[in-house]
Amino acid sequence: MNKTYEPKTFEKDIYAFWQENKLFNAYNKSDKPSFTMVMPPPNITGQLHMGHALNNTLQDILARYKRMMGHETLWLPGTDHASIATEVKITEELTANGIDKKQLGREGFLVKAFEWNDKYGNRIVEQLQQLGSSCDWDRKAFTMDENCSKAVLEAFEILYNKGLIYRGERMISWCSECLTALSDAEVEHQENDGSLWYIKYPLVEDAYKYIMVATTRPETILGDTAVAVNPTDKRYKSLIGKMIALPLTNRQIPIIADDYVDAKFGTGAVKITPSHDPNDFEIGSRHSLERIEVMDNRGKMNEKAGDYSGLDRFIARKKMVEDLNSLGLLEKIETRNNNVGVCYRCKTIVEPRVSLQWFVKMTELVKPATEAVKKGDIKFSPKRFEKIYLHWLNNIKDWCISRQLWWGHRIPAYICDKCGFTVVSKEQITEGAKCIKCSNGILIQDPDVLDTWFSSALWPFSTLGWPNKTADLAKFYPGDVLVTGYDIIFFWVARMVFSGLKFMKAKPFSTVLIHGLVRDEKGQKMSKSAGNGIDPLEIIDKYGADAFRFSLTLGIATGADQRFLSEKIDSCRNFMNKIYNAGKFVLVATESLDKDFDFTLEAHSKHFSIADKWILTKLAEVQKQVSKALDKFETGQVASLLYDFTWDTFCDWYIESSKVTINGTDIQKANATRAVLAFVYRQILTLLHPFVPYITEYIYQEIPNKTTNSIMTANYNAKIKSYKKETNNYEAVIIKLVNSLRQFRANEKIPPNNHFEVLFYSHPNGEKLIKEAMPFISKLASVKGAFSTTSSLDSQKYIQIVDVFATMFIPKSAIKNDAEELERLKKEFVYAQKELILAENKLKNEGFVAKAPKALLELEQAKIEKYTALRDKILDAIGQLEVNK
RNA sequence: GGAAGCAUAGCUCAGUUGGGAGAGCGUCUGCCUUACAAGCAGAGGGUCGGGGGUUCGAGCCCCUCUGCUUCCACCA
Repeated sequence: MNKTYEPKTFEKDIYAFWQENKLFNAYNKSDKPSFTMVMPPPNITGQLHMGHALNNTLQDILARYKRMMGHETLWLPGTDHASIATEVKITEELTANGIDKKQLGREGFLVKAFEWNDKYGNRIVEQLQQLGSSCDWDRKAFTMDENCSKAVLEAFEILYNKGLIYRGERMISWCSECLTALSDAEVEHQENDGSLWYIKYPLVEDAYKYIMVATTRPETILGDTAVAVNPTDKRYKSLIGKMIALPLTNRQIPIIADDYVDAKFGTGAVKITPSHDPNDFEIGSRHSLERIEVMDNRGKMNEKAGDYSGLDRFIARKKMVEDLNSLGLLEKIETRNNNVGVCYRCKTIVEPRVSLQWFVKMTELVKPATEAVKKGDIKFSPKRFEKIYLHWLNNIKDWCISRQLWWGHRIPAYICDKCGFTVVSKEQITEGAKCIKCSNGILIQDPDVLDTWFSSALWPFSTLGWPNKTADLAKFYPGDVLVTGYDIIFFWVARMVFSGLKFMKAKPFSTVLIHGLVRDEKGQKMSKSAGNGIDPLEIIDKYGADAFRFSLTLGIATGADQRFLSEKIDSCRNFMNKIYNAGKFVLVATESLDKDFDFTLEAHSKHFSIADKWILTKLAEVQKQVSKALDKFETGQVASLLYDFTWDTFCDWYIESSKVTINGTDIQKANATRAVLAFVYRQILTLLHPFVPYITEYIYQEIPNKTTNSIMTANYNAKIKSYKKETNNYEAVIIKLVNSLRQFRANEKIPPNNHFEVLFYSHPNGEKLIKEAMPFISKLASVKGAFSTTSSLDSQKYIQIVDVFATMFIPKSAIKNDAEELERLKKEFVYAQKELILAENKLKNEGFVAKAPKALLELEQAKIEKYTALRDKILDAIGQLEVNK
């Protein structure tokens, strides 16, 4: 072991040691119960960010815990081809290198894309390894690898044959930057400062008469094919059926009646543009209106836009408003906030557009997916996220799965160029094959690829070999826990659930563990554009992976967002240092022992000290609490529990106590303490290991009582005998009296190197105990303890500290003056008096006495006795002091 | 327009079956006590956002108000 904690010097080696010993691998032939998690696959464009770090730290904690609890644990890692995100990045890179994507062509582009994956796809894997992730890397999957691709084709074919995938012309959201259709989930909504333009639409029969229309999107006027009013609206009843001379065009459009229109909103008259608005599309369908598309796929006005053709949609808007104004048709402009949809990748405002796309029919798939959660087959933690999930599924529309991209799984549909006959086949059909229907045309594969989330939806079983019936599937499916952020419940979780239920006839996992976001110090979301991101790799480099992991979990409530604070990572690094130094102490304390020293507790139990028995009991308690909380996935609570136990209970109390017997003359007692010290420390390392794997393994390799090759296979829940009586005694006598003496010392400003004398007097029954406790009290309070047979010591020479269990006499020579002592006693008196009154009042309360549990009543009764005695003793002491004055 | 979350010490946050509020950091005091100054010991600091209710008893359950945050949503 190094002299100081330097994580950099050992973390890499430790990780290599784990991998060499295949400690992360899962075996499908094992008869141990399985525990399975699939990693949310990071994008191949990705660099490790705080979200990944948190997500994978939580998974690693569970994986290591379950492994140590004897489960055959599979944590299956992988990467996602991230169709749209990657294509955007590669295109950017190409453009930067002066290469035109179109000229490169589809084949050439795909070559570049796979090159990208070779180059960057593993970058994030290495970063996850630095974090300490104990994944089965031999099973690493990639959404575009052979098997996942096979699964995608299989799934597509099955759904198509069941009529659950169809192709049709629908209104979809179009990104004019990425040049592809998007699903509803891929559209984000942003609040924008917008305007509402009031425009006069003149009637054909009388140009001086008009109907007023309000719109947030004037540029779509050119695509209007009607104006709609509510059929019951008296203002407009007589106009229904009449024609309007559509401004800026020479077209005439009808005034129609539709219930959709709210007479109370705006002017009560709505322009209808079926090609550029989802609602208008619906109305248009109902009324068989013509659909005129006035924009191209890049968001520019097209040839149908007359004078405006070629202009960007927002420039056209400005110009058209000007033109309307000069025609006298613009009534007014109101400013108002409106929500616009933007592409989740590039934040470009999406354009609603009618186009021919592939869809997954959702109604049938949604049912079992909602049932599974409602029945409790799948549980969210925290539970409140179930509502979000269910709400989304209840309101879901068909899922647009085709993307006008090249990087991804190409849709396995072949369409005849003459008759449009469509063949869907998971087997590749040679391009140019004759159409079997019309035998005139040839079959051409649909050029589109699938939504990247289509392959992610299959992840829990495609990674295990589906559609083949593999041993992995048999052993590890269904999985157990899925750990993910609340931001991808829709994209991913819901789709995995219905896919699993459809294709595997079984849920993909039984628990969805949701975590929050890691925000910056001010609570802002970290983002590239805001430039407030913190690089996890820099943190690992500076503090080590363990401190970093611990800071991400310590005290964090499940599902809650957290801020990343530098003070916190500091304190976690300090904690690592504490663990490290405690290890050094254990090594020094046990280095003199023979090589064949028996470290089992049984060999030494006869010689355990009161402190030994106390710490063993405390360890047993903590061990129980840890497992209980981890089974409920409460990692934040477990981390703080272990933090407190290690630092406060073990280091500050037990290690200091252990010095008494270890440095004592009784060799059997010393060795008993050494055995307990080594045992408890080893179990602390074991309990901490899932959280801070590196440091615990590193020290485990050094300690004299290790039982396994690696801490990863150490016994997490060792059997420990509890000693209730000694534990109570240690706390009631040693801790209590030491605290009193320390307070006294601090109040009297007596420096620690002044080991003043203290005489302890206890009632006869307590003599034995006080004698046993005295060496510990003396050590912990830095005093010279001695036993007194009498309670009547000269108050001229001694001041007394009274406690229920014992009275402590301190020679006055040790302190400065009586006045301060009097103050101290008076304070104590006030406190005792207060406690007494509280307890008395409680027992006077009839309701309390009648209904409170017995234990509480006894507790209050005991308090009264205790504080009455204490009060009297203090009063006595004060009296004596005042007499002396 | 729906829904959810948060409000607890100067700061950041824990507090899961309702039984006298905790941690870390910061502040103040004293210490280089032979594992650790990235440390040890001690101290100060909170009518748990406001109001009402249920209960013998509420930070925790119910109602209401205020402030902040987030998600969902096709009102021109």
